[in-house]
Amino acid sequence: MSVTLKDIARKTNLSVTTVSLVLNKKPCRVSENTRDLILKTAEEMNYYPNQLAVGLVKQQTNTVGLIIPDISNHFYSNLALGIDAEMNSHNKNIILLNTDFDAGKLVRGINVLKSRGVDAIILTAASLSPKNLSLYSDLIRSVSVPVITVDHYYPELNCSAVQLNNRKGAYIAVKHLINYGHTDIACITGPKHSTVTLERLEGYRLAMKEAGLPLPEKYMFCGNYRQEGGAKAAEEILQSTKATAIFSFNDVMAMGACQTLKKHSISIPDDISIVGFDNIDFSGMLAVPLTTVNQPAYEIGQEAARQALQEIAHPGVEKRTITFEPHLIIRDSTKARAAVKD
Amino acid sequence: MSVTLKDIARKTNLSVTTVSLVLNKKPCRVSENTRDLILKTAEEMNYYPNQLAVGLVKQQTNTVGLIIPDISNHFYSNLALGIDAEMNSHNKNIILLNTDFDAGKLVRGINVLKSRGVDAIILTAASLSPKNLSLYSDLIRSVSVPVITVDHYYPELNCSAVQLNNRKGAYIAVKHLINYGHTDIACITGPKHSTVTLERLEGYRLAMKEAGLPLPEKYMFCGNYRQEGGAKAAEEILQSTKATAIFSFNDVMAMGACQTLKKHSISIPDDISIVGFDNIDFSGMLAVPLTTVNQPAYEIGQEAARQALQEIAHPGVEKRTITFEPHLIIRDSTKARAAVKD
DNA sequence: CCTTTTTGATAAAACGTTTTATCATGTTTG
DNA sequence: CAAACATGATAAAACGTTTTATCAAAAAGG
Repeated sequence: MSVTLKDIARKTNLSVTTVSLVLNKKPCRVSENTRDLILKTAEEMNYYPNQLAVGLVKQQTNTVGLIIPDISNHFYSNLALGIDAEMNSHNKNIILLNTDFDAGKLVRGINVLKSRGVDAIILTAASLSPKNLSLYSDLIRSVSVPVITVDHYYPELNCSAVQLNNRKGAYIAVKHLINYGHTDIACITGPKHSTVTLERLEGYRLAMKEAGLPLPEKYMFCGNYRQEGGAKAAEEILQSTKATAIFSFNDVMAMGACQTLKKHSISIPDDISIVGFDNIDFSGMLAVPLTTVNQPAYEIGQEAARQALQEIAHPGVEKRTITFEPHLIIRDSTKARAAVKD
Repeated sequence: MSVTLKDIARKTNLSVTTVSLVLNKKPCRVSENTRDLILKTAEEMNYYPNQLAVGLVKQQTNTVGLIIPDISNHFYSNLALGIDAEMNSHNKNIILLNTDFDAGKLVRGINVLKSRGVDAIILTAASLSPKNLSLYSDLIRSVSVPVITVDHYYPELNCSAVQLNNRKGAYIAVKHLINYGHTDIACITGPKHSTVTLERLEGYRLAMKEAGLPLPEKYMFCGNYRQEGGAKAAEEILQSTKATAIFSFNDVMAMGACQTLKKHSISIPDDISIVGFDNIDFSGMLAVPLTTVNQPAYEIGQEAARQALQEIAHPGVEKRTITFEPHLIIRDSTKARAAVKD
C-alpha cells in the first residue's frame, strides 16, 4: 500500500490539511519548522499524491486519451511519439486506445476515456464514416473536454482539427504520374467509408479529370491501409487492368503491392510506376526507393498536442483547424512511361 | 459535467446505494420495478461510472502502465500492439510512457504509474543499467503491483520476465557469418549499459571465441538502436577496420549502416555482409533484403500481458520467466566471403 | 395478537485528496 | 487592560463511487 497524506500527518503529529497545504506550496501560514519537517518526512517516506484522489477533487487528471487505429503503423506510431513528447514536457500522460480501424471500438473508446476523466481526447478519425457521422457527433459533443481530431476535419464535430491536405497530396501524386505520360493509373484506396480515403480519392479524380483522362471505376481498388491489402489489390490490378502506374493511398500498401509485382517479375518502375503516401521512414530504403507524398507525422502529433494543451489551459479558446501542406518526394519507383507497350 | 450515481438517484427517488447495487448487478433484494426503473434511467442518461472514484474505492483501476523506450521503433510498437490487444480483450487500458532510452524518465515513469494506481507495470528494461541496478531494484520492489519486465530478466528484481534468448540470437547470427568464412566481423552494439546489449555481446563473443577468432575491441562500435547511430557506426567501421561482415544489434541500425555503405558504393553482400536483429516488418523489403534474427514482438507483448493479467487476478501467483527462442532468417545481405581480399 | 422472518430499501463509512472556513493562541495596540 | 489583530494550525465538506450494517414495513408463524 502506498504512503498517504494521512501517514505523513500521523508521523509528524500534524493534520492532513497542513501537510497538504505545505506539499502543494499553497500560500498559508506555517512555521518554518513544521514546513521543513513535513517536506523532510514526505521525502523520506517517498510520498507521491494519489492521482485518482487528486483527479477526483480537482476534476483534472493530467491525462489525455489517444485514439488510434493501429499503433504498429509507422505513421501512427510517429504521430503518437510527437504527441507523447509534447504532453510529456507538460507532465501529462497518455492513455492509448487502439481501435484496429473498428468504429465500434472507437465509440466504446470515447466512453472509456470520458469515464476515466481525461482532460482531452486526441482522435484519429480514420475509422469515422461520414455517413453516420451524426451518430458520432452526438457522442463527441457529449464529451465535455476538448477533442482534437487528427487526419481530418469534420465541420459537424465542431472541434479543432490537425490535418494534412489530403486532396492536394493525392493530386500532386497523380499529377506526377500524368506528367510522366501515364494514362492508365490505378489506385489502391483505403476503406471507402474513411474520409481520408474520400479526400484522397477526390484529389485523384481531380488530377485525372483535369488531364482529360477517363475515370473507370474498375481502376480503383479498395485496400485497408495494411500491407496485405496492398498486395491483394495489386494482384487484382494485374489481372483486370492494363495500368502502367499505381497510386497507393499509403506507403504500407505500396510495399505490399511491390511484393506482388516482384513475385510476378514485373519491374518497378520500368513496367509499372508506383507512388505511395505518408513517406514513412523505410520508404526510402526499399529495394526500389518509393516515390511518395510526405506527411509529417511527428509534427502533426506535436501540433495536435499543443492545441489540446491550449484548450485545456484556456477552456473556450477558439477552435482551430491546422492544415499541413504535403509535398511529393520523388525517388526511383516512378518513371516516364515507356513507348506505348503492347 | 458527467452524469453521476447521485443524478440517477435523484431522478428515480431512490438512494445512491440502491442504484449502485443494481447497476453493479450485486445480489441484493430489490423489486423488479425499481430494478427496471434504474436500468432504464441509467441507459437514458448514458451513465458511465467515474473510474477515478471506482479506482479509489476498489483499489483497482483496470489500467496498466507500459514503459517503452521508443514507440516509433517498429519492434516496440508491435510489442505495444500485442500488449494492447490482450489487455483490451480484458477491459484494461494502458498508459503509455515513452522514455527515449532515458533512465531518468524511466524512474520518474515508475513513480507516475504508481501514483496513478495502475494494476500492473510492463517494463521494457532496455534503459536499465546493470551497474546501478540495485538503485532501481529498490524502486521497483517498492511498487506494490506486479511488474513484468520485457526484453530482459533481472534476477535481482524478483519479478516475472518475458525475454528473447538474446545471447543465442547473437550467437547464431555471428555463427552464420563465420560459417560463411568471415573472420573480420565488426558489430554495432547498443548503449553499453543496456543488458540487452550485454547479452548480445556475450553471444557475439562466444561465437568468435568458439571459432578461435580474435576479439579486438576496436571491432565493436557503440550505437544507440537508432538509424542514425547505425549509419555513424558504419562510417567508423569503414575508416578503422577491414571488416568483411557486420553484425548490427538491431535492424534499424542495420538499415542505417546499409545507407552508409550505399553512399560509399560498397556492395552488400559482395563487399560486406550484414546481419541484423529483430526482423521488423520492413527488413525483408529493403534494397537488399536483410538477414536477421527473428524476434516475435507481438507475441512477446501478448505473453507479457497475459502474465500481467495472471498476476493481477491471482496476487502471489508464482513469478515466471518466459523465454522465446530466436531463429535466423537468411536473406540476401549475407554471403560467403569472397576469396581473400586485399 | 405477538413474535419472527422476509422484503425492500437506506445511512454511513471509506478511498485519498483539496479547499474553505474556523479556531485557539499569543501579540499588539489604543 | 480590554480590544484588535497576527499567527499557526485544524475540522469538515466535497469529489463519485462501493460496501457493510441497519432499518422499517409487511408477511408469516405460533
